[in-house]
Amino acid sequence: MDRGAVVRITDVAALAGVSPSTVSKALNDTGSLRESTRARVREAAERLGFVPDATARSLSARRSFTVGLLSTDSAGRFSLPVVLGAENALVGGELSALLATARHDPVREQHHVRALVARRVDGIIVTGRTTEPREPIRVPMPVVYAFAPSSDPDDASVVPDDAAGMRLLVEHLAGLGRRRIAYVGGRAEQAASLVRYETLATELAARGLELVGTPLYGDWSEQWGRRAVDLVLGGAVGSGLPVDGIVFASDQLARGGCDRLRELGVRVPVDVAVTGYDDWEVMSLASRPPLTTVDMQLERLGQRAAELLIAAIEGEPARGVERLTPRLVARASTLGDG
Amino acid sequence: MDRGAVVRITDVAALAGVSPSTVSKALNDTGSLRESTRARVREAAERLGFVPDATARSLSARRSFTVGLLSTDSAGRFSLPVVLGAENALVGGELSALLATARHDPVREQHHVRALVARRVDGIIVTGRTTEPREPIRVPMPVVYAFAPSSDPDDASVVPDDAAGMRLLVEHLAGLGRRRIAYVGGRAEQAASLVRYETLATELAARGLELVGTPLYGDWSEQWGRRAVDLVLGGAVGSGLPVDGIVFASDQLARGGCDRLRELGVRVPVDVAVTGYDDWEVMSLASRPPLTTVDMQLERLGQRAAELLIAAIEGEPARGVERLTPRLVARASTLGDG
DNA sequence: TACGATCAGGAAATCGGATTCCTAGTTTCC
DNA sequence: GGAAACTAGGAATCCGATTTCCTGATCGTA
Repeated sequence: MDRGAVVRITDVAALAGVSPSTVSKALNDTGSLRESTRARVREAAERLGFVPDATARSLSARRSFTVGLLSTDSAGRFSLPVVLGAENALVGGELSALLATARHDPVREQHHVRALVARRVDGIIVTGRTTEPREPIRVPMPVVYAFAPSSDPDDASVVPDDAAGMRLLVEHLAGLGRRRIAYVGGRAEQAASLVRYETLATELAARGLELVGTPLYGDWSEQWGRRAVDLVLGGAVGSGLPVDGIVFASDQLARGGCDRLRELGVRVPVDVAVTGYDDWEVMSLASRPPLTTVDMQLERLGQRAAELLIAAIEGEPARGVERLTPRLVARASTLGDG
Repeated sequence: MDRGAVVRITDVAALAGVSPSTVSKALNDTGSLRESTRARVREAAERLGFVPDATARSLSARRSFTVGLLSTDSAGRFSLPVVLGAENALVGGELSALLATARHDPVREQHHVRALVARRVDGIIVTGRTTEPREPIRVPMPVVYAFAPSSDPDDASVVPDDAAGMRLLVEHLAGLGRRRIAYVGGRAEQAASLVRYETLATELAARGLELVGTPLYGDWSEQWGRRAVDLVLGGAVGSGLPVDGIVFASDQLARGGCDRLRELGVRVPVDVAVTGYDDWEVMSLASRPPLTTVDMQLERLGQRAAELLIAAIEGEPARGVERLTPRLVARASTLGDG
């Protein structure tokens, strides 16, 4: 913290014995200068530890080289990886990330939006906690919505492809010979619960497999996962089990489910195969057995959002919803110890 | 996204029929202007949706009204709440937060530091993944270290007071009549494991309570928590248990411990009371029974770091390590169902 | 040798506000 | 009624880098 040590371009110019404009040209490889001059300027800048003031640069460039990461959420389990992925990708484009978390408060969100506009960010990435579509924000710069898409189809959004994820799971279970599958969702009104169920139903039907019972909805807790297992089995034990597979809408549910199955003496996956969703490792790996699940690749999603935003900033805006194909992660809850 | 709609101060001036300097004075409540003039200007600004360019303002104010949040970590479980708490507190000071995650890569960190310096941030908050002291960064603006303190005692750092947390736990266990306590740590070389153990030993001794066995170290997984329970019990069952309490150094360990105890038919907390650490709710609440644990109040820690940084920016720097007292969260793993 | 073309580098304008300094009017007070 | 003290608001300067002009020097060629 060596205060007062702010070196300006004029300081470099003085040391190198040239004018400030020459320094600028030398360091930015523009204009026409003798190589010896450039070298002299570079050396002077180096020696003084000159770091050009980005504020001034922004002013004349009419670009801030900054993008806003607006998180509706307080950057929770889902939006956090998205934010990190985006931040990571932005670094490559020499862009900085302004973090703005709204915590579900529209007033805070509005305040943040104003602040981002005031800072003349080059663009904004908006993330949410759920995959529910959200109201778009109105700002005079490009915006990309990640995870939670914009309700305006003309906006650019990137979301995980839940249907594709579910298809991967069905394919996997079918390949393992499972034929009677039950579904346990989270909160009934949420897109994640519903889309996953609908895709499951469609895919099972397409393969002539049985969807056992009606979809069960509760919340997203392990506790509900445990209770749901009781509902699925309906008191049956031993060889009279009504299912040979349970698809849970999240790892948390699946982990609870596994715990309950074990308590009941039902072997996973020998008697019943179990799948989760999210690949939240603290759940999926800690589960006994570890869960076969779907990785939505949220970091990649954030990265993709950043790419789209950069393209938009450079004049090539995208529109519509882009669905990112997730990745199946196969573990012991379907494969067994082998 | 209504492009080209960037309103400048001259536009407002023209509409209000005054000079740009008058607009500036009117909107910032400076200078001496007739109230009617101020009102006219305000109205014009309002109508045009004028948002002053923060870049330009920064340039002349020689302040960016921005602080850097430099996370060594990729903003994981510990640094994330700190970052959020800080961001939250900064909003109140009309400061924006630039997010910079280094992901344990010194090169990336250096790059981010340079970018923050280039942007002339007013200050930087540095967070880490562990409570291990870290090398300070060298920049020409105030810095506050949060969670991971600076190794230079002259720097300002804010850390959770682990010793105080442990004291709370011992007090709690002693109050419940527990007398024979075992300790299960995480990774042996980490401060969190060691400090907690040492404090536990000291506090138990001070109260004439027994510390059973040697401290057990492994990793931070649930699996290790389960295995450690076997080591603690050493095959004993029924009324011959060697302990009536186990202090785990994290919720994850404690949760694994509870699972194992239940499998062995040991009742928690009737036979053995269990405590965790961190109050990571997805663990502490999902555990059966829910965990008595210590909340380090990481958000408050981030908030406090922001306060110290703001004070430093305003010319009143702090120095030394400030320890934030954590909060005991008592739940069923020591209290029982009551 | 001379004249146009090319080149190196400097002077000045620019980005968009904030702030300092002035200058007309208007009050105030003796 | 005239000088001193305010007032309201505008003109000019500044923040620090980029960029556009522009000038003097060098080069090439007829």
